[in-house]
This record gives sequence, C-alpha cells and structure tokens, in this order.
Amino acid sequence: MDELGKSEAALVAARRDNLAALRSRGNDPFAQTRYPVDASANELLARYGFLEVGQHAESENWYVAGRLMSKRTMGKTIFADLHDRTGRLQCYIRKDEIGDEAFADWEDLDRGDLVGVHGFMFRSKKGDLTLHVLKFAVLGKALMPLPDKWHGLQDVEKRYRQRYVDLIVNPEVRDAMIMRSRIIAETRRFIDARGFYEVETPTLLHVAGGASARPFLTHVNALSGEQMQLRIATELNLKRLIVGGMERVYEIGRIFRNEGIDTTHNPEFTMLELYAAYWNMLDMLDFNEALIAHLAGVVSGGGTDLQIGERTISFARPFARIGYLEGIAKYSDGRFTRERLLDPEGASAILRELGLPDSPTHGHALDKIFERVLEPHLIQPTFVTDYPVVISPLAKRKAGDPELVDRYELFCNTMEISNAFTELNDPDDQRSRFEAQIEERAKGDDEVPEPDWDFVRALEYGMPPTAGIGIGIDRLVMLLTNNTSIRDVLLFPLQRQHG
RNA sequence: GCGCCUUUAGCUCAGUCGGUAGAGCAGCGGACUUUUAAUCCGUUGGUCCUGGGUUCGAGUCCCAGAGGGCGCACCA
Repeated sequence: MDELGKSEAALVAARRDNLAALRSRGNDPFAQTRYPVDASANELLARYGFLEVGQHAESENWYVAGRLMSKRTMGKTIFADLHDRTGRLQCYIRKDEIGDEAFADWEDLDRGDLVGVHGFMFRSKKGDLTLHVLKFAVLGKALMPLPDKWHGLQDVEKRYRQRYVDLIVNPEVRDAMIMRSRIIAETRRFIDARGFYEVETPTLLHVAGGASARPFLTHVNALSGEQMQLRIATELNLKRLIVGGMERVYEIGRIFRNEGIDTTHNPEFTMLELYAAYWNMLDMLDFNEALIAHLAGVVSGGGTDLQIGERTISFARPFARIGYLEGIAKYSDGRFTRERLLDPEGASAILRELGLPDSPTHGHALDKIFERVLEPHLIQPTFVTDYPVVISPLAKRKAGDPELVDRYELFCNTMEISNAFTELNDPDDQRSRFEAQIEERAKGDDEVPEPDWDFVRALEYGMPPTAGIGIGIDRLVMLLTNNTSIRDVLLFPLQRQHG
C-alpha cells in the first residue's frame, strides 16, 4: 500500500473517527450482510414522475441502496444524494422523525459511504423527486476521501490505475462501460438467434497462428516447462470446429498481441470471430451489415444515425461498397492502377511516389498504400471488397480472378471494424501459402507466424465452403460510444507497473 | 524507439521577472427544519514527481531519470 501524505492521513483519520462513532451507537457498517432493495433510483424517478410539488406518496414505501455522494445538512434536516447503478436519488432526513441517535448517525456519514434507505417519495419545494427517509442502515464505510464532487477525477493516470474511483465519481465512464456490456449482450443475442454455437477455444497454444503479430510467450510447468504462446487469433481452432461439423460457431474472446500500445491498441483486446459453413463472403457481408445496423439502433435508441466526433454517421442499410483496387485507383486520380499495385515493383514505386519508406514485402507495401490513399476517405460505413491474395493468406481466391480473394473489410470513421472472407478450404493451396510465409519469415518479417501444419491436415479431412468474420469489439464499442481512445472502453487498460 | 506536452494540498487548478506556497472544493469547529456545486462565520492541511547542477536564493532556469497523455514509427 502506498504511503499516505499527511493531509490525506488526516482525512482518513477523520473518517475512522466517524466509523468509531457509528460503532459506538451499535451501528457497525461492516457488520451488515444484506439489504432488501426493492427499487432503483431511476425506477422511482420514473414511477413518481406524476407527483407535483409538495405532493407525497406516503402509502408506498421502498428500499433503495447506494453510495452517498452529497450531503447538505441544515440544522435539523439533511438532504443527501444517493447514487446506485441506475442514477441519483435525493433523500430527505428529519431529526424530529428519526430521532437524535439516528440523526447523529447521518451527521457522521461521509461522502462515499454506502447506505440503505427506506421511505416514500415526494416532490420537494424546488421540484426534485425525493425519498423521505423513515429508516436507514449504514452498509459500508469509505475510509478514503473521494475526489472533487464537482470536477470528479480528471487525472488520466489515476483514472486508469484506480478505475474504481473513476467509476464512482465520473458517471459518463460508468455509462460507457455499461454500454459496452449492452453492445456485447446484444451481439450475442443477435448471433444466437441465427443458430450459432458459442464456443471457447484455448488461449495457450503451441503455435499462435491465424494472424500476424508477435505473441506473448509462457511456459507450462506440468509439461516440463514447454514453451507456449498466447493466442493472437481464434481463427484456426474455430475452423477446426467447422471441419468437425459444428457448422456455425463463434467466440467472443480475449486476444493477446505483444505489440505497441496506443489509442487504438491494447496488448490484450476482445475479438469476435464467427464462422458459418455454406455461407460465402456476401452472406457474411449481409449478416455483418444487419448486426452493425442493429447495434447502432440499440445505441441510438432506435435510430440509424450516430454523432461520432464532429460527424454524423448513418448506419442506414445498405452500407457503401468499394473495391480495394478500384478505391485506391479512384482516390489517386487513376494513377495507382491494378497492374501497378499487384506487381511488387509497381507497389514499391508507388511507395516512393507517396514519399513513404520502403516496405519489406509486397503485402506490407499494399497496406501502407491503402492506409495513405483510401482509408482516410472511409468515414461512412463502407465495405471494401476484393482484396489482393498477397495480403490474405487464409482467404479463398475469387472465382475467375485468382489474384484477388473473396474478402471484405468494413470501415467506419476511418477505422477498421471487421474483416471477413470466404475461407480457404483447399489444403494444397493452404500448404503452399504457409510455405510462402516461411519465406517471408526468412526475409526478416518476424511477425509472420510459424505455419500450423495440423491445420492443413484438418483441411485434408474436408472443410465445407465457409465464410468467416472477425470483429474488434473494443474498436466497435469506441465507434458506437464516440470514444477516441481504446482505454476509455477498457475497464482496466494496461499500465506500466507502479506510478 | 523518436518528438511534443504534462506532474504543485485528498480532488480541481493558479503560481508573473528566480525572492521563501495560493484559491475553490473536501476536511475540522460553529449557525441553519425543503436543500441540490446549499448558504454564512472561523480554521487545519505541502516530499511543488525524483536526483543532480547554476545561483546569495529554484515550484520557476539547466541536465539526467521516472510516471502519464498525444503524435510519429511499429501494429491486418
């Protein structure tokens, strides 16, 4: 535990004195076990909206519990604000009703204490719906002083390191996290309703594949210290399940990538991957569009538009579509043609024209060109389709155009939201693409994973035609909740130790 | 990894030209029976992120380091 400063220690000591005073009157906050809560703050505000100033609903009594966030003492009466998970409820306490001892208890309560109150609703002189307290119990004591009641907690570092304090005093943080929970719950409902099985595949793998990123390494004591890797994707195991005949599977799981940390990257993040046998990329696109439109409806309260930063983004279907190569050609005034892009030398030349540094591989060069030329224009939800095969090692080739694959990515507000393709199910093609990756590793791209040869063997048992999708949940929540940093949608973003 | 910004009371923030530390809130004492950032009177509280240096004198200037934020690079 950190050392307290002198001033802070005095504040804690004062709270301990109040705790001792409560206990001396037989009211030990930490001895309580339950409270018969039968209403929440917002429920009561909604239910008694009809009350007029001065009107009381004395015939109905309620139990509410929450954290004391504000206390206004005026001699023989007290007004206090209680916060629960739904919102704020004002309470009104009279000394002549609850008695001297109980009133002394209220006077000894500190901001942050947990209190259960019992009473009836009325509308105060100033028009605020208020609970008139008849009985109460102190359910917990805050020994630490809370941040400023008006400004909340602003110190970003402290907000992340002590998220519990952030959640107590900054309601918008709580709202964003609750919205994240709702988005994930709605996503599950939407998928489950379409006959998918939610599955869980291992996090510890001997070979972390299915994406290109540096993995975290660890050791398994029970296996003589054998080295293992934390997964960087769930893709290959989910496709093994498709081979096994489960046909429609998904996993919402934590993925680990040992890469940089910034406003859109956290070393551990949440990914939805979903696979459907007998679907192709267009079926998946339709599903994807319906899901995102549905979630935008949930967040916007039934609408199609969301205010994201300074822009209004419309999630009305259908979303825009543009070909990968066509898009780059369009936003380069036709200079960066398909022929140039698909030729490694041509792509290198484009990099030079754009003033970008040389890339180690053709695929890397294409990514850089895409990011510079097309991505900045992808504000409204847009499906980018028909990716080159060189940057899509696990996707099936497009019929009649073997340099491209049946793949799309959904972009919104210039951020990649999802990545989907018709899965490669030809084991011979898969083997040769893994062999190509070995060469890329040899060229020094150490983010290219080691091949997973058992996955090739699985394909040799026969995988039906299948479409798959990956959706970065954190970025999706960022988009839908209008947050610009991934840390604002993660409860506990990774921070360096100490502080 | 590079650049810019930032770190002062429990919280939110001031701090001028280098002259010995300020406010509001919270806390503490008092007044107050419909307040809501309650109000009014009084009052406590400081490792100025750390370590060096310059100087008669450093919160302030210089160097190094730490934490954090943003941008770049990296990262499907």
